[in-house]
Amino acid sequence: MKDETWFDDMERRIPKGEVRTRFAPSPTGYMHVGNLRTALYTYLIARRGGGKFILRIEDTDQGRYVEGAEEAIYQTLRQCGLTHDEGPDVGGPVGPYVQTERRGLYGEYAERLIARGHAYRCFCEKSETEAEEAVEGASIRKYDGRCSRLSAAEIQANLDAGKPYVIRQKIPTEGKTTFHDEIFGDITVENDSLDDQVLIKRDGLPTYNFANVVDDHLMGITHVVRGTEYLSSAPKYNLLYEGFGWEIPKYIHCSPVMRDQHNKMSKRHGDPSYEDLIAQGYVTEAVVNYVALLGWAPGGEQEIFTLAELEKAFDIHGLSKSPAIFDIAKLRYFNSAYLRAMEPSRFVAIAEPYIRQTVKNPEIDPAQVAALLQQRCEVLTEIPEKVDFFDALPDYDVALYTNKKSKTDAAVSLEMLRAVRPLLAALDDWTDEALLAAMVGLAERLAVKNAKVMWPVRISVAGKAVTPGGAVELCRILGKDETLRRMDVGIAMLEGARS
RNA sequence: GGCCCGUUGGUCAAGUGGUUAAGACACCGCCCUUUCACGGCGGUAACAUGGGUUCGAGUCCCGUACGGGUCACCA
Repeated sequence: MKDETWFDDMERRIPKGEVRTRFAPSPTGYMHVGNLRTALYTYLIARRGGGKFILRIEDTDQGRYVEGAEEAIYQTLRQCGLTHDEGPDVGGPVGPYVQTERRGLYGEYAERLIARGHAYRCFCEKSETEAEEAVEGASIRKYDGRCSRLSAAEIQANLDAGKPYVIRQKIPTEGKTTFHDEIFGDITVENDSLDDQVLIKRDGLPTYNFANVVDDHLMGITHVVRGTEYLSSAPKYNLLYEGFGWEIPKYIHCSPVMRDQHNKMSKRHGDPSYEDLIAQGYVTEAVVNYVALLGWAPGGEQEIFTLAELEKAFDIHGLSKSPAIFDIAKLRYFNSAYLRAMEPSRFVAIAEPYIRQTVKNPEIDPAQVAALLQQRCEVLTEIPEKVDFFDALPDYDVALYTNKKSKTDAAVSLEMLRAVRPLLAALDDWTDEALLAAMVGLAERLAVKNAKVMWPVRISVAGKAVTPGGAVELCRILGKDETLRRMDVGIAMLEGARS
């Protein structure tokens, strides 16, 4: 039988005992955060076990195929560092890795199941299959299994008449089925509650339920990782494995990522995909790190993990049974932590485009601005408005010169600016050290707190209360001419305010 | 509605019969500081609920409530 050769062949190609996991998305849209997390966990289980991570494209629903979705999957996986060992693009010993390219296979396996008495042809029209029954507003449908009782002669007659059919799984009408999940433990259901699900559709393509089982087996998958939406189908998969006489893999059903208490993250609600998050100024490492912790708890207190560290630390026992709500505030925290810890040169490289969005002046060195920003930036997209004043002094209110903490007001500010301006004008050396010495020296001579001179200087050169650096750094970056010019503007403003 | 699963602070969560019920984010306060931030210190805040079992229950059992999933020729 074809199966034996396939299986023997596969066994020869796959090392005994190798951990093999698969991420099996359908190309129906973008990669949402829940998908990414499933891919991550699947990848980590493979790496942790020293095994193989496989990518399989499940495109048996021709109607839902979305152009470009496949490319988005590759790109997201690549950017996140979740490199697959086998897949449509890299090949492997048990390909092809796209289900529509395997279409010839499924029919044969379905036939085999029929021969073993675990499936049957169903010639019913779509509409007849739904024995609808209203139960207090809700409807329950279950196929009545009438075609499973067809005689051989009736089946042959239908076949001869060229009647189209689907192939259904034959579920025992009595007894119970128990399956084991690594997170949820043993779950038992009455077989009677299970529907004779369709295995092969009228178009000849397999349903997810069937293709999944066949492919997982043929590809030697040892750990099946998927969302809890498949938990209630798991008994049917078990029956399928048993029908074939195949070994049942380990099941790991992951709870969903929620947008709030009641809803899963979804494109419909405008929840961000991986790409959206990147566009919103988050860095990949932070997203991956945060997502890993959404529904999984590492043993110790450590929270910041690189992918390589996750590969060592990941353990399915830390996976949570209940849904986790996506918290953008915590992602922000991770992002700021990653930005701060980043190699300065890399930060400059990724921050520069954002700086240049508002700072067009070629005199301003983006590297110097970035150096200031690195320790006080949560997401990259907040950079443009933080640094816009470097380009042009904004209109600002004289009230900014008033600061209760350093007991500075407009009058004090005017006095300080008038005193400090000539000192700065006399500087040959426009460095932090020289600038600081000039300002602190003045404060000392006047016997006032440093803040009394720093505050007005900073306000006058920036024109805003919150700036990414102190007076010294801002003056340095702006350059001598521009600094003095801005101080003059400030002095004029303060003089005007007094009269 | 049936079936399955879940429920520790606002959020992520540790906890596997005996703990003052961790930690992180967020929030608040103080310190540091030329602003903001960073950093440091401190604080508010939780075992859904009712019954059992037990010397003892967040941990085990049952009910209730609430929430999620599923009930497609979608995946």
